[in-house]
Amino acid sequence: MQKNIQEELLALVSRSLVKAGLDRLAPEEIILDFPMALAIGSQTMVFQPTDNRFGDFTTNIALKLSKLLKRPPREIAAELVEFIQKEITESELKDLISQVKVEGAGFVNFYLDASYFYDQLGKIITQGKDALRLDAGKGKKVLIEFVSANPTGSLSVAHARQAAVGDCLANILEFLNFSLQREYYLNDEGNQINILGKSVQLRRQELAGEKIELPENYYQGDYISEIAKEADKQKIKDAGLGDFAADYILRIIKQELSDFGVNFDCWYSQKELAKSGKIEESFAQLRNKGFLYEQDGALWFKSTAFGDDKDRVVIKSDGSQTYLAPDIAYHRDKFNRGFSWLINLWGPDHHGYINRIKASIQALGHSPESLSVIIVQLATIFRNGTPIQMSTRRGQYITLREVLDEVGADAARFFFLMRRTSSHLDFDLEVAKKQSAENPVYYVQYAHARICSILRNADIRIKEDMDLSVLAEKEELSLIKKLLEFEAILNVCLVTCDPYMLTVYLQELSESFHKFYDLHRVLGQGDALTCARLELIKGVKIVLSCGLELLGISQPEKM
RNA sequence: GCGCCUGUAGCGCAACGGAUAGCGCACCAGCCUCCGAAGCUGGUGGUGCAGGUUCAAUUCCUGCCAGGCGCACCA
Repeated sequence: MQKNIQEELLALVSRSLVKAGLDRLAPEEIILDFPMALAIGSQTMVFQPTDNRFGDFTTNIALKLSKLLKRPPREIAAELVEFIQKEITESELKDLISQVKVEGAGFVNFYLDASYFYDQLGKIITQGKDALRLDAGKGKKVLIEFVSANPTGSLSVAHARQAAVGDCLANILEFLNFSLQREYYLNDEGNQINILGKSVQLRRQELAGEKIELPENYYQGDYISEIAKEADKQKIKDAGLGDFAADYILRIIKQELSDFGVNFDCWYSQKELAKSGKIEESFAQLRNKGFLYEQDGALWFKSTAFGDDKDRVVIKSDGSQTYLAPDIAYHRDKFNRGFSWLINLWGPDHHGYINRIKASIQALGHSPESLSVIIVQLATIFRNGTPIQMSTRRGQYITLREVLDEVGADAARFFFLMRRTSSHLDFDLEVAKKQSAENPVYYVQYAHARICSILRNADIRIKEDMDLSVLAEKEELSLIKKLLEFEAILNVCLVTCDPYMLTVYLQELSESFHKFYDLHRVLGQGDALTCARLELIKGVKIVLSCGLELLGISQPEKM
């Protein structure tokens, strides 16, 4: 809703520039033809100022034109503003805009009429969450693949962060009307599974009383012995131990994810992929296009044709495949299943992998933009300010399970999401457990619970003809304006492929509500005002609850 | 050596290239006979260094310094 008015203002400013004769001297890229005028370089021309003392929208075009026209920006702005005012009186924005002023260094600031905000609030209250939806996706088919950890042990906190980010991003995209599928690529055969099987075999021999020596690259954790016991009970043969252990661990992983609130639509098996012949099909296709060649007894993919540093081996000189081989086939298959946008969440150790996989999809005829790879940086777990050292190999690492047991799914999800995905994250278990202001999860949930409490205590009936315009206090208006930012925030999440901005927004919205609450009573203010304030906090509840739901966090009515 | 991420207040973090750089913790001083004090108000305190682009740089570019991670015919 805000976006529309922003676009209308942009068009209006563009028309005014033309009429003022100020457009001709501008360079090609800022000729103010509407779609082009959206941005100069990467900058938006009409935007919301950070401080609403400078209006609800502002344009910096006079500053931009200053040099080209060799005139002071305020002078240009003053000239322009006359044309803008004339345009406004002739447009549909007439009743929405109360003032247009030149301020500061030469900004032209637009002040919206309060009736606009009351109307928008009214829409949220009557339509609920539907008023917050934007049809950004238009049903586009998206496949988001994340976690995809090898089934060789419990999920670590690195996987946990990926799970939180991936699931939340998926929620947001679904809300924005993308047709989306969540997928987990299951590495259920190959080297790691063989090693897993051998690790279990050795532990079984140990249980039988033999003396064993566990090689360094074998899985060491206690859970291996547990699996060995179980395998013994079920009389599994040595050759089947790898698959048995992988199945056993996969069940644990599924349970961990489900307890974390993350559910996948599809578990894509590498074993099945290998059996299907799709790897050979993708080789054939690459070979036809001239992107495969043999050298030193190995088969190479010519990834340098698409900007990779060096070509990559797909079949080793010993005849076995590298990991890249099934992965090329896997991504080809994603497109073949009808998805037009692929999102992959990978750990930072995979970032060197982006170029070669993008090369492969290009070699197979897809645009590199149709794959978005999001690198999810690691999280360091702290306890009382001290980092906990981890070693995956020795099976000494903090697991998702431990974090869940200790701080719960709500706090864990929020903490994993509250920093930019591309940034390292410090996660202090003790802070996440605290039920205090230090803990932002409770700050947001508390705002929700507080609203519910007021609504429970309210004993008056909302009248049909109630009038929101009695909400004229500063805190009331800024709370309404905050509510209306929600859509723009979801749009930011979409563009950045990062849900973290939503956590920041919900904290700001909660702050705005707590400030309002502290200064103004809702109940017992006379029918007109109390009704309007009840409607206002209902609006806040709708947005808070929608935001928390997208994060995958509960919305408690009492706490 | 190459690549990715990060340097903002004592600590953890915000700020589409915009107007007086915000918030939490900690520290100091206040606010509940009144809808939930898990809250609110005030105070102290800051952009790693050097250039460049711009009317405007925490933001973009280059170099340097510091920290984290990754660089296989492993997966």
